[in-house]
Amino acid sequence: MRTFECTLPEGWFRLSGESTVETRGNGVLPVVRHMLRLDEDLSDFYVVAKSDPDLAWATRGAGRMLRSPTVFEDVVKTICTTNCTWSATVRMVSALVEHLGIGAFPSPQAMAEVDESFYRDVARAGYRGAYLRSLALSVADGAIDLEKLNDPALSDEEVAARLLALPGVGPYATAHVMMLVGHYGCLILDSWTRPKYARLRRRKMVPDATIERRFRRYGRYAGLAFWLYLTRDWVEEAGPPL
DNA sequence: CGTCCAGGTCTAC
DNA sequence: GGTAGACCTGGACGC
Repeated sequence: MRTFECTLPEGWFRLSGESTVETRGNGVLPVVRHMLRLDEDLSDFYVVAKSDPDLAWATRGAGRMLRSPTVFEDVVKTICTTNCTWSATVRMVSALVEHLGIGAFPSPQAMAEVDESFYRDVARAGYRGAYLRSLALSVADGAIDLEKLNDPALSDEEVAARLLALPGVGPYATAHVMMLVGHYGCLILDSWTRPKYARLRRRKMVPDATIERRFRRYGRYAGLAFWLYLTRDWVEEAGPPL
């Protein structure tokens, strides 16, 4: 029987390969609920999407960004997407899980306990190693509490500032993680989203300002609208094939 | 085999 | 405050 384990803000849970569940604390359901964002109220977004032919399909219930059990995990994974191919991201994250996790994503403590050589020689994270280790150390010793970023009371500016202050987290990573912690105002503009948007519009390229203008009507959901526009073809029945 | 660059970020002007 | 250059890695190219 394989066991999957993951540290959580509320405690911990354990899932077996046979789907039997052992829990302590609040149990596994709140975690799944959290990951699937089941409590999110997107009705304000749907009001605008309903009148947008390109996004009306989303009002069926799309828009719940899947997140990791912890913000820490999402930040680490996001750093591992920067300036490299997706296969490299998978390689780095897999190494963290395989060598530092117990069949699951490692805790900040586990990531803080290994030295630079692990990140360099095993995870092959390159210059990101210093960022990851520094982040893990700060979270492990309590200097940084990333889980507080899920607090809906925080303003966009506050969340953005805290993320930008993290090692290895710049504008792209900030916009990405903000989406995952429920702040949908910023568009994720990067080397994947820009060309993809241009392709969907059947243009060679589209200036950022033009993209921003197109989703301006969505206000605090502009980033979510942009993301759904780009990933429509990920939802089989919804979109026209490219 | 060398160059480029991928879901960028940081530092130094 | 805006902008080049450097930066690990490794897969995809051109020669």
